Amino acid sequence: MEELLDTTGGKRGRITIHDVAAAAGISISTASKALNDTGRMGLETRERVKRIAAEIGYRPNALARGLLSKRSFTIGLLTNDTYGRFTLPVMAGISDALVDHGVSVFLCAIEEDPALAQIHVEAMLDKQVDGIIATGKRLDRRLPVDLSNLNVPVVYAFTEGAPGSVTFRSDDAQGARLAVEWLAKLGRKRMVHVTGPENFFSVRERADAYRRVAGEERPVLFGVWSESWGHEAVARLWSGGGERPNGIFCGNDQIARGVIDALRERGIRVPQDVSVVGFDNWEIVAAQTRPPLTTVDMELKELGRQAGLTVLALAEGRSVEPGIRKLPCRLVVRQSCGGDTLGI
Amino acid sequence: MEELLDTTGGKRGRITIHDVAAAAGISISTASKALNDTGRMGLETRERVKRIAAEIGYRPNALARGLLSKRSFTIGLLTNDTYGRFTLPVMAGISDALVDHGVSVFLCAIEEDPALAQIHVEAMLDKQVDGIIATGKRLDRRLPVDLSNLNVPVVYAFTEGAPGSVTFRSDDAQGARLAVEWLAKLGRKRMVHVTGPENFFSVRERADAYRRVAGEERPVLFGVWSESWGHEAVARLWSGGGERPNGIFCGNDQIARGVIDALRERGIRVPQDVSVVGFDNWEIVAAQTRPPLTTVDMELKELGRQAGLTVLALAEGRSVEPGIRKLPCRLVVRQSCGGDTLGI
DNA sequence: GTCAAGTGAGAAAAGGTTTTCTCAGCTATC
DNA sequence: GATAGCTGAGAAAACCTTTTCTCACTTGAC
Repeated sequence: MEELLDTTGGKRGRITIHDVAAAAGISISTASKALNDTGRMGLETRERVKRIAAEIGYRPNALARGLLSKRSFTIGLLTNDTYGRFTLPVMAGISDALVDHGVSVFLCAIEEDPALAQIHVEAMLDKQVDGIIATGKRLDRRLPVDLSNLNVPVVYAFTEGAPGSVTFRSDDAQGARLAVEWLAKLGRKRMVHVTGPENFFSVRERADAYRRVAGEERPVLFGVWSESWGHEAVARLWSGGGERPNGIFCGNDQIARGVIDALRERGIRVPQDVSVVGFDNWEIVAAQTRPPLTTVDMELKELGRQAGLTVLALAEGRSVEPGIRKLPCRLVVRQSCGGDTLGI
Repeated sequence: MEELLDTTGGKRGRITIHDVAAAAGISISTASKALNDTGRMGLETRERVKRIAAEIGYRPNALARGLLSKRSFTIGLLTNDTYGRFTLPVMAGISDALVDHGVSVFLCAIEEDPALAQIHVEAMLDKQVDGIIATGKRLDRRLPVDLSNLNVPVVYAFTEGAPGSVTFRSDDAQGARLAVEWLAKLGRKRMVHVTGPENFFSVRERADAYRRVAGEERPVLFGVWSESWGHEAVARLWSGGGERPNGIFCGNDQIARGVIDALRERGIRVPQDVSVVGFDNWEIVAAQTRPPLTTVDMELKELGRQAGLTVLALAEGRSVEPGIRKLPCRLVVRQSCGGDTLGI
């Protein structure tokens, strides 16, 4: 009790429970039980052991603990989203949800390389991860690796899951409805939808929802995910002799940015003449657009949080209903539609 | 040898070295030595054990191995770069360098929260990481946590390190020289530098290098890291009665984007009338700018790779010279300066 | 035929922790 | 005063590997 404290952490290696036991003059079994609030023991002993452990800076070795408990308090996050545009919010949500439970996250970026993916999966399994979350950049694409027969739980987030698995995704239809209803509420009835390639599942889903709310006859322009397509779409809409829209719902923020820039170049005012709404709420694009973009946020952080909690539940043996869970999107009102002073 | 293979991985838990030994009719010691190419043993036995291990799908438990060897083949990456703009390339480089060595990476995003940082650091230490890499978004700011007295090696990458540590950073002065020399080579002698806040170390370093090459009298406009500052800077330059520049070196790609947009709005052609060069090579901005941006790449992936190899070396007990290592930047030529058809 | 050297393989310990089992001593009950 | 039940605490096993030590056996040399 009056020993010199070795603040360097001991000459060799870390402080173990043996050191705690020795310092308290008890056995390691008793020390363990005291620290974990298990077993039978005098309250006074328990407190004393805890105090001594804290004093000498004891921290249990997670490897040893994991070896016995078969829980490593570690999960793996597998992603093929190199840019991290979708992965980072998901990661943030997972981490946020799990840090309280002492769980750390291995991040593995696998590009589209099946061999690399396999290596990472094996490394994670060797390290006894409690579970794996697979995430990506497209709802309708699989990661280039088969995770269906692993003996750890797998949860899919923002990527296509295996049959019978748990999958979290954004509710793109609902997100599109939010956008369209907002435009309608602002009186923008002459709507058009400028979006990405039709072979994307989420593009079709958003377009369908848009047509259901705005009217089946309202036009949809499919293209690519770039600013320049936004420019081109505006050129097409304004050069033809057809109806000029006063509300443009874009498939992502980059297209919206292109659309707004193109409108400005034509002297068309946003939002006075035309309202524009984007999709993704990619801060760096949405906030820098002039005017700042009203856009749909997929709440990817919340999606990550739920995926994290779910994989944890599975790891703890709790059972989880399989299936696809659609999480609601949220409309972020900035200035590209007007109405931003209304409150929502 | 003719046993039924249990492809499910056994009814309970994973396949261990005991299973290999049993299947081969030998002891676990012999199995271990066979698989690790250690000890003395008949070649035939060794091969047979390896074959059987592969057949039944044995993979060693990294936890058990780590407990003994005191190496977890795991490192931690600590970052306060929420957007991940700088962290992701660094992470990719680290992962790329270490995956061959069987090392996995814990990613911990700590924002600016010292308590959160502390929790993550302790979780990593509990999990016996072999080392920690600290990274951030500013060269002249510390992470909100003290890593200097840990008993694992720490390497700093793109953030300010503790005294006596190993730190990797980009050579911003050299990067600025690349940009300025390129403008000069294209005959753009009337240069101006539009950059971020002067209290950033890298801003000062780039500005100093710019002045040394372009001439001490050449103007520098300090501002903020946004597109709108680019617009404002152009307005300032073209509204006054002063000299009109024909080469603009911007402190980052967002400012460059704003500058180019502002120039176009004034009917000034890029690159015919004015050449613009950015900094960061942030694909999403640089490639979508019209025309696409010639810019300086800080080679963060390479920086990550070297940081990874260094922390690994330290973990293996090899000694590494402390100090700051500046890694060269690279000029990425697109079309915003002209000269892109020259070759470089 | 004896001895030394070499070969193949197993037993056991170690790594740090948790958990189950056992045991000695005490209190309460009749 | 004996016995049942309780209390506090320790011994030992278990988790999965690796490594060191030991041992039995073979071979070659004298």
